[in-house]
Amino acid sequence: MSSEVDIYQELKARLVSNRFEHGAKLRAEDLRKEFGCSASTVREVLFRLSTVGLADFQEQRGFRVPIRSSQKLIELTHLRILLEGEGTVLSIRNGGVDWEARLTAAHHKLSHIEKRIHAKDDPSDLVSIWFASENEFHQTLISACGSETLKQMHGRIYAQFRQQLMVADRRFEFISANIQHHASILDAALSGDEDLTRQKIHDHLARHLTGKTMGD
Amino acid sequence: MSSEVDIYQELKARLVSNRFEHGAKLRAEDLRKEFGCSASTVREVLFRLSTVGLADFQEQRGFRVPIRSSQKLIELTHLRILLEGEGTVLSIRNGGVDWEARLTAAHHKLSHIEKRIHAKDDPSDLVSIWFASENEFHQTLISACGSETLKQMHGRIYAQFRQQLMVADRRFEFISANIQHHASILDAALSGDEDLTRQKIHDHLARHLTGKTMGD
DNA sequence: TTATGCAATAATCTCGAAATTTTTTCAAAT
DNA sequence: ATTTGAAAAAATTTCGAGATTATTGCATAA
Repeated sequence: MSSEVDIYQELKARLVSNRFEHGAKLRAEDLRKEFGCSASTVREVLFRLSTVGLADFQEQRGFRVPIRSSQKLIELTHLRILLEGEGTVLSIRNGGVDWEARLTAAHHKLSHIEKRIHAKDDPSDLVSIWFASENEFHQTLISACGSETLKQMHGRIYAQFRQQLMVADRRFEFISANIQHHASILDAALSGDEDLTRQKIHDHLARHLTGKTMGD
Repeated sequence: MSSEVDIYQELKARLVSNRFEHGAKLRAEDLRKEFGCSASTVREVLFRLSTVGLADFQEQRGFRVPIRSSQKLIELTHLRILLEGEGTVLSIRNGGVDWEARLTAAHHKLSHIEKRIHAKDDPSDLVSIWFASENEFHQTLISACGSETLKQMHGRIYAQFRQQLMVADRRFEFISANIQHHASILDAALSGDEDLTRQKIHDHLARHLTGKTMGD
């Protein structure tokens, strides 16, 4: 007995973490049974997901999981760099000690899990924890920017970014570089150097601008 | 006999041009008669509009026209400066002669209508033409940026920006400065000076960052 | 006078079926 | 063998009624 909000959250989580095939059809009639509701309710949820870019909708042809596209990933990366850079710079200006403390805490957690992953051969059971921690760190970066609109927009871009990347990026070959990147971003942000912070956020994401990070 | 897409376009146009009262209730039951369809269809349209920020939705309390908020306008302005600046700089790099020609054409039309408005005492009958021309100019600025995602995001921010501003800004006291601004943006863009272009876009919108451009 | 609770009213939300549209199947013709 | 077209099947969209939830009006108590 799920409410519409619950169904939305559940389907969003599945779409973002790629538990559907890319390009797969999302049939309201199929999903209704699982959630114990009517097709109309599922349809409404899928509509909402399509407007935030996590599902594709075509008139008279229903819903699909967005296909993977290196062009799309490049665009999303570009926007992440732009929005995350701007939001972090604003947080530096407005955030104060409270924000610095929260950022340090978020980085500590992320750093801890990334070191565990780095030490493991098969870190697949840590994927969901890592995902949550990485999400929290990047959200915390912009959390004190003072603009709900920017945060909402960044959240949508971040979700689509993950949807594009998550399958391909599961082997964590990048984890060693990432540990450095996240530490550099933290240091730059705490030092209050706005240009350096923007640069470190750019460097962290730059490999996805090449169009070569999607291949399996 | 309107299709759902038509209803969406019509309601969007009304919301963006403020033909509803700010804060007014949007009752599906009331709107259904006008469009000759069922309440469910209107409801679905309102849902989609709420996810792009043009309507507010609260569980079990229906839909409302977003209220005016100087904070919201500041946030939207900030994002317009960011996205329009970035999109225009990318267009400068990627656009080529074709983009320059389209931009010059869009500016010519906008300049023409703005001069007519400047010469008139009561330009209210030119509002909708001006709105379309201004929209086209700013869309053309970013049209060659190469990122559909950026363009879509900018379009949503621009629509919300208009929704917040349009009522208050009808008297066109700003039009004289605007003529200069648009010309400066065009010149900077055609000269290929990226920093200057960003600066001119910022200057054009800066008055909305003060929080004092909403009062009637 | 103000506050509280209950009933009446009005609104929203969910649902399954009917209507519409697309896709598939299969036979006939080139 | 390939193409064309009609019929059948499957999927999507629209709809209005019933169920649920919020709001209003009014009487009673503090």
